Formats: sequence, C-alpha cells, structure tokens
Amino acid sequence: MKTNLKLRVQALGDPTRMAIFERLERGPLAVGEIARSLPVTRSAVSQHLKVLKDVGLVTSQRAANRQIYQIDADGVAGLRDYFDHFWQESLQSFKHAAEKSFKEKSQ
Amino acid sequence: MKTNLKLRVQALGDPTRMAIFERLERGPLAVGEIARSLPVTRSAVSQHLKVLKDVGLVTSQRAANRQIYQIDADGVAGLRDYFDHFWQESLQSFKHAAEKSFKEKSQ
DNA sequence: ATTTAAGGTTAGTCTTCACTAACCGTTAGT
DNA sequence: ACTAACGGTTAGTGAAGACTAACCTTAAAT
Repeated sequence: MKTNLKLRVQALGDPTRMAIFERLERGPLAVGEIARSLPVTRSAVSQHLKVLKDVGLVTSQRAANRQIYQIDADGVAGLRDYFDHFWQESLQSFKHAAEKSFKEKSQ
Repeated sequence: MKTNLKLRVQALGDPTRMAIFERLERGPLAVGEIARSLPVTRSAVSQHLKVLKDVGLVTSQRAANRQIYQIDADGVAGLRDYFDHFWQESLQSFKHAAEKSFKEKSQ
C-alpha cells in the first residue's frame, strides 16, 4: 500500500490545511485569494500548500505573477479508495466477530 | 455537514493512532494486545483509543476483565462518503476550469 | 483475603510543528 | 529604471499534544 495515503491523512489532520483544502473544492485559487479568506498570513498558507502538494493532494501552475493551486483529484480518489477498502474489511471482520459470538452463546 | 468528519481526520492524523486503527481492521482487540504490538505503553494506547472513540471511529465493550475495541464501520463509511463527494466536486471544478481555459485560449 | 492482570486517569515533561516577521526573487505596470 | 504586488524561504517563537510514570479501580484466580 502507498505510504503516501497516511501522509495525506496526516496533512489533512491540521485544521488550517483542511480549511485550505476545502477552499479549493470549488475551483482553482491563487495563494493570496486563499489567505484573504483565512485568519493566517500568506506565508502560512504558502507553507501549508507546499505540504499538500508534497503529499499529492494539490497541484500548482504559474499564471504570470501568480501561483494557481487546485485539487489533485487522483489524490482524493486514493483516500476514498483507502477508506472504502477499510470499510469493507471492517464490515467483514464485524460479521465474523458476530458469528463467533453467536456460536459461543448458543453452545 | 458533520463537523465530526474533520475530527475523525484529525484523529487519524496522528501516526500512532493510525497504527492502532489499522490493527483493528482485521478484528476486535483488547488494549493490551494492541499495546504489545506497538512501541508505546498501554497508557498511551488507552489515551489514543479514547480519542478514536470520542470521534466515532471505534466502539468498545467489556469482556470481564478486559475492554475490547473494534472499528465503527459507520464512522469509516462517513469518511469514505466525504472523500467520495469531495472527489466528485473536484472533478467537476476541474472540468469547468479546463473548459474555461480552452475558451480563453481560442478567442 | 491476597495476588495478579487488566485498563482508565492524572500530572508533568518534552518534542513537534504551526505561525509570524523579515527577506529575497520575479513579474507587470508606469 | 522604479514601483508595487505576488509568492516562496528562513529563523525563531510559542503552543498543542504525545508520551511516560505513578496511582487507582475492577475482576478473576488461588
């Protein structure tokens, strides 16, 4: 399994980074635009975006003066798949535990 | 939206808690069993499990002397749904951005 | 009744990391 | 050329929280 997945969860574990991430849900934004809607400096936003980019949750591209960030849909899909797989495994193990418990009680 | 979702991501953001969480994927475990497979004390594991329980990612039940923890499948499903929804929104916004970019270039 | 093992709680320490301020390079406009 | 706005980088600080050690209760065993 990709260890990147854990790093992504770790990255989103910070409330400010999660807020930045959600700002990008509706579409690409420049660093300054994000910072203006948050109670932190551009510097902080820039650092957070670097983390998000390093773990593959956002991508960036230059537009003249500005740096435009947007969600990396593949990165999000990875997270969804991980939790989906996890969910299925959990259901499975729950079934087994329930059956085992039933057998133990009925003997 | 459930603010709980962000708390869940936050909870799994800690590597030790993520490790504990993954230990429970295959089935219910007691606190001591988890602690034995990790480089931290039972006390730490107990505290982490409390956090995971508070945000709805695990449940617990007594078995005589011991406290048995297991994954809360509903909690995991919530995370999966969140990221699935997020993924769809991101794809949508990506489409729009691409179309807009195409129009701008062709005019 | 004592012992043993389980797990939760608390106080205190220590590390991690989010944040700001200051600086730098870059680009567009005048 | 100069100015202004953008964004990335660094050093230093502060606060949040992960961890251990010590203590407590509870339950089963002898």
